[in-house]
Amino acid sequence: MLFSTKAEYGVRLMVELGRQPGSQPVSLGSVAEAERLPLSYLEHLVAKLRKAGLVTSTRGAHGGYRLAKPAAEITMDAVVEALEGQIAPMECFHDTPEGKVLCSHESDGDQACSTKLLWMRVQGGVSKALAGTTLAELVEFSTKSEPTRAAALGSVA
Amino acid sequence: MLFSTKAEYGVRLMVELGRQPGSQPVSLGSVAEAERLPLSYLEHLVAKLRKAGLVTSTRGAHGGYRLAKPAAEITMDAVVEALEGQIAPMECFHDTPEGKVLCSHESDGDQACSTKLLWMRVQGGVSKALAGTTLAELVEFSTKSEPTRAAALGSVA
DNA sequence: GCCATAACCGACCTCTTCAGTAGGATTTGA
DNA sequence: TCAAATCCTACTGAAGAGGTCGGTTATGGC
Repeated sequence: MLFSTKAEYGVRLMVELGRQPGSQPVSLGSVAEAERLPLSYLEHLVAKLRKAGLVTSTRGAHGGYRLAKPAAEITMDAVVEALEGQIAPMECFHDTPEGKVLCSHESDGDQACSTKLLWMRVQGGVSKALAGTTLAELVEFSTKSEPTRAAALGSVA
Repeated sequence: MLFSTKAEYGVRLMVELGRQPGSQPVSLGSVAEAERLPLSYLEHLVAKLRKAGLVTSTRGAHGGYRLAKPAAEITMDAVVEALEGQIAPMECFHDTPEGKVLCSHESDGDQACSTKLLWMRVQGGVSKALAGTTLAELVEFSTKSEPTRAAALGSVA
């Protein structure tokens, strides 16, 4: 598997928040019930999302979470990265300060890294998919009727 | 990380085999030395590649491994899948007999799977990158000079 | 026929991550 | 003051990663 349930649960949580219309916060308990996910595990995940600045929280009674930005401005690369950590195809890929990607195998001597071309392409494909999908899209997709969804998926494959 | 070192080591092993010109088999020991990888671990990986029909082996003295097909006919989706298992973004994705992809969360009731659109796009991006890269490309890439490699990578990003 | 060299096979081991659980502390509206 | 909520830390069982080790089988060369 490329990703763990952290990404799965976390994205579902975000969609659930995005579904709510008003500005009042929604409690984790209600999200856990709606998605049938363990509340205490969701607490860990939402903490990551909060630290990444994707959701805001209000404590105390009638508190809960809401999106920190409009759903249309939240791209899934930020969400998945907050939940899963750095998205790189391979351990040897590091983020340099300039935002580029290096392969640590290249430093040792004359040998070229024979896998770099491959992982760069994979990285590009994943990044494009994640950065090109907004939370608003997922919210809209999940509320549509089945035939409409099937049509949307057809254009992907 | 999207993939483990199984994919990394395995791909390097395949490239090493692809580099050899002749039809005589190359021993795992020489590959391990060239790539500085543990021989006994490579044995496990090459077993997966052999079972997937990507390499053939000859036993005994002066034995070893060679590619089962020309490098240009080996695409990296087969290699990575042999090493890492089914490439799916998420646990809930299954391969159906028709070769399609289903989300197991959809079966339970009325609720649409809010993450399906996202994972389909990710899946598509990864598949495209893996299936669109041949072993021959990696072999050629790894033997070129540094400026040529940089130019090739530039067109990816 | 022996022997070095290889592929093959399975068991084991340590470490880290995953997927939670548990228990509490803190904040806040009613 | 109470209940409802976030917040925080620690713990746990299971699984996988990344090997290691020992032994078995096959084969070419002397």
